[in-house]
Amino acid sequence: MHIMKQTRQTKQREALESICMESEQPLTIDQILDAAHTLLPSLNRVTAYRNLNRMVEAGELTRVSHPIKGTLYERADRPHHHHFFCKRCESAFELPGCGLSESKMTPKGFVVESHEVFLHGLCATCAS
Amino acid sequence: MHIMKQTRQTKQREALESICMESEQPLTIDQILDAAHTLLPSLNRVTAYRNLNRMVEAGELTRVSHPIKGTLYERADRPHHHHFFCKRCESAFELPGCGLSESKMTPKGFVVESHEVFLHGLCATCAS
DNA sequence: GTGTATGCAAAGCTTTTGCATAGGT
DNA sequence: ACCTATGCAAAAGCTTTGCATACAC
Repeated sequence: MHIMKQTRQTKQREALESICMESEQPLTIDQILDAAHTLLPSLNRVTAYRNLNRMVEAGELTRVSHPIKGTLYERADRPHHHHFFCKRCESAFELPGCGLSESKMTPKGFVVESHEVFLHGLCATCAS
Repeated sequence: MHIMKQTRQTKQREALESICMESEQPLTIDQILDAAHTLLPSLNRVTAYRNLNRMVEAGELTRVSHPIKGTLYERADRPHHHHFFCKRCESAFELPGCGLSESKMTPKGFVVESHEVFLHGLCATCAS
């Protein structure tokens, strides 16, 4: 016998889901909330956290931690990629592909399950 | 005329400095405080934060942000390296060298100033 | 009608700030 | 003696939790 906790389709969840799933960049909670408020001004921050957490647990989103901006959320189904953080405009960019050779870095006996690469600097717009 | 803010040598600062400078691994604030308390039980958490921040600003330490453990501190003068986080024992390991090809990852026009690589998985001890 | 999701308030954490005083120089 | 560094208390940011009620099913 299965205890199947059902997920209800609320307008809050729909709003959050559409925002996160349609973004090309990882978003902060504030960016998500700002966007959500244009669709549904009453949406509460706590509701956003709860839904984002559920989406992470459900494997729809992943969390990326930025040293200054805190936690960013992005869709989990994108191809393997990494991130560039512009120190001037503070945007987070997705970098296609991966220039990392895991085997070169992994000491004997260690088992690598995943990796992340962050580049910091100036984006094309801010550099010019 | 120079206004030269002098730095005073207190036992708190000495304790924190020796702990951070002698560690082979990046440390959390709690690890630093635990170690400091064996040398100087009265040392306050706020004092630790203030001194660690100063050491970061002075270029003695760098901050590494771990998604679960929060901020880690390590000496800044180590050769270029990256980090491995064991999900079982939760230790942070320093990985010698660098398997990253920045040029492969950097889009046109972007200027990279620094990068970080994190590997996640099981360390040699936990994997065996 | 039943039970999950929401909103509000409040609590938990980590880190910072204000202020009086201890203590380094 | 001067003035920075410390410790305590309180505040500030971010995230989670408790609880009554709204609302999806």
